[in-house]
Amino acid sequence: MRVATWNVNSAKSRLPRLLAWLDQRAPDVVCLQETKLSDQAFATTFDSALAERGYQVAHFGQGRWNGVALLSRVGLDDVDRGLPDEPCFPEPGSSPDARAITATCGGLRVTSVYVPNGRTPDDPHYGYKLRWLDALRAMLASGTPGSAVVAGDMNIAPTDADVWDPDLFVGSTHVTPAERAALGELMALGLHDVVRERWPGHRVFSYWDYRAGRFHQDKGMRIDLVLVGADAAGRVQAAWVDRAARKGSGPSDHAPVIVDLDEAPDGDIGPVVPPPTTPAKLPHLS
DNA sequence: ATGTCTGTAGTATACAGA
Repeated sequence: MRVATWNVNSAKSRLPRLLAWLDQRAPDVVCLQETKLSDQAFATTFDSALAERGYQVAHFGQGRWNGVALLSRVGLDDVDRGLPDEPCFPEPGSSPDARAITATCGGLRVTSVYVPNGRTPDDPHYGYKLRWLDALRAMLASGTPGSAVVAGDMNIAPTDADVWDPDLFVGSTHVTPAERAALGELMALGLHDVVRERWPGHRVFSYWDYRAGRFHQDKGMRIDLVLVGADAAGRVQAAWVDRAARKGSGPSDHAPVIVDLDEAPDGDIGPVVPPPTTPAKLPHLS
């Protein structure tokens, strides 16, 4: 089963690339972020094209900003939009952003997340980001973290190895100790950062600013993560960033992250087997 | 270091967010 996540930076403007990518990579479950469409506009634009490709769809949008979706051809059940007790920005008086959608797909509880950016550490949005991450942690803790898959734009670089120039980012959002601690609280539920586990010590980025030729120079950040609980962690066969999807004309500023899982035994996830320490055949990066 | 892209408002070009 192939699981993928992609911050498309507007599903409407990414329409041709998104459909071509689905045909090329054939993911079974897709987490999308920053669709920037209302539910109705997403349905109008995508429902028939996705149905033709065998996908069930759940979208949670608000129009201009944010917007997340799940596509699945291995079942899409028990959809939850948003988080319990989700914080809002700005408080008071606003309603929750469209930043999380959860469903059961192929026996896993999959959440597509678009974590708040935070802007700068002294901006009120930064506190909102930390509260939002805590609400995500609380939702996962109240469920069954072993079956969880959390995939999306975390807007956090887990370590300095996940930033092209750590010195330049000191004091900036995405790398502060409080953000990394909040990510650590998620991981403490038993989640695995499967791309980093597959590529320890490698230069692996998922986001490159449009400006200043950053992609061409591979000056990026790894902020799009696939975090999986124990059930899926023992089934990981490949985990990589689809850097090719960032190339050419009209790309998103994020690349997809793709994770391949062995099939679960019939009706039973089975005993958890730790991932092999020697990578098997893996796609070539760069 | 802030060079780009996106959507919106509104009709040309500005603004905000990332």
